[in-house]
Amino acid sequence: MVRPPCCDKEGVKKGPWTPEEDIILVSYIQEHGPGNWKAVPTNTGLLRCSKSCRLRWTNYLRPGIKRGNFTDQEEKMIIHLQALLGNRWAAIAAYLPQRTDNDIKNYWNTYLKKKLKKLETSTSSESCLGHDDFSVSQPIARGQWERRLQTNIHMAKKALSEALSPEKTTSTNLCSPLESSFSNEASFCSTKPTQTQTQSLCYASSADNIARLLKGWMKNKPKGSNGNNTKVMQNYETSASSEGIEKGSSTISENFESLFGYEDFDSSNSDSTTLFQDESKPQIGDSEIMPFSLLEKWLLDDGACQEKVNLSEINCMF
DNA sequence: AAAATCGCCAACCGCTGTTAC
DNA sequence: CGTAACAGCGGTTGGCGATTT
Repeated sequence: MVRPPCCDKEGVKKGPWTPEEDIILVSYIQEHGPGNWKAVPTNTGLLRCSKSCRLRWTNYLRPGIKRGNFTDQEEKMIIHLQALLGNRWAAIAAYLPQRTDNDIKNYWNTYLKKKLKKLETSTSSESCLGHDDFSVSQPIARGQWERRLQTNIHMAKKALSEALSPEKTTSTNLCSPLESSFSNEASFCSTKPTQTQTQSLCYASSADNIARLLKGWMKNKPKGSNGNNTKVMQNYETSASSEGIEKGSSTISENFESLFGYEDFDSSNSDSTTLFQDESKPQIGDSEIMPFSLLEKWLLDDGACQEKVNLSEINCMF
C-alpha cells in the first residue's frame, strides 16, 4: 500500500524554519512535552507537517544539542562506532548524546569519510598490509562488519579502548551510555558530576539552541546594521508580537528571556534545563543500549580472552 | 570583480517498524 | 489478522557561504 507523503498537503510550508516558528514549537513542547507530533501543527497553527516539527525538534531545538566542531574524542568515537555498527546513525548518536544522528551523519559524509579515505590511500601506499585501518576506510555493507570484526578483533578492541580511555576523555563529552559502563570505576572521571550535574552539563536548554541560532543570525547579518536582515528581524518582531508571542516592542532576546525566564542569554547552563529534563535523547532505546553494553564489555574487557565468547552473542545482537 | 566550484548542513523524502483498532 | 496512522531512521538534496579561478 502506498501512503501519500505527509507533506504533500497544500498549505504545508517547507524549507528553513524561522525563529518565529521555532519559538512557537518550543513553547508548545515546553507546555505539552515532545510526542504526539500529529497534534503539533494543529495545536500550534504551524504550517508544517508533523514530521517536519519532529525533525526540527530532534535535530535542532531539543535540549542539550551541541553544535559546532567535533572533538577528537567524538571523532574517534564516531569512527569506531561506524566501523562496528555501520551507518546506523541513530545508534551511533545514542553514544554521543549531545550530537544528533543527522549531525553525525553529516560529519561522516562530508568530512570523516574523505579524511579516512585519504588516510587509507596514504597508508596503503606505504604498506601493502593495509589492515591497520580497521574497517574505517571503506564503506561497509550492512552485515559485513561481523566478518571484519572476526578478522580484526584485536584492532577493534585496541582502537575502541584507546578512543574511550579515561585519560583521553574530556569531562564534557561523554555523557553517554558508554559512560555508564565506566560509572563504577573511579578512574573514569575523578570529577564525575552527580546525576543532576551531569544532566545540566549535558543538556542545555532548547532555548539555548534558539538563542544561539538567533545570535548567529544577528551576528552574521551584513555589516550595515540596517541591512535586510534587520528588516527581517523587525518584521519578525512585529509579527511575533502581533501573533501574541510576545507583546510590546521588545527585542528578540527579550522575547526569549520572557519566554524562558532568561537573563543571561549566553548561559549554557540555564535553569530552564529542568523544563526539558525528561526529554533528553528519548531515542535511546534499551534495545540499542543493552546489547551494546555487552559489546562494550566484550571490547573493553582486557582480562578475559573474549574472542572465544561472543561472536555468536554479537551476531544475536544485531 | 565576477564566475565557477566546493563544502557544509538543515531539511526533505521514502522506507520500515510499531502500535492501535 | 489486516489495515491505517504514526514515529523513527538513513539517504539524499538544495541553498548558501567560502574559496578558488
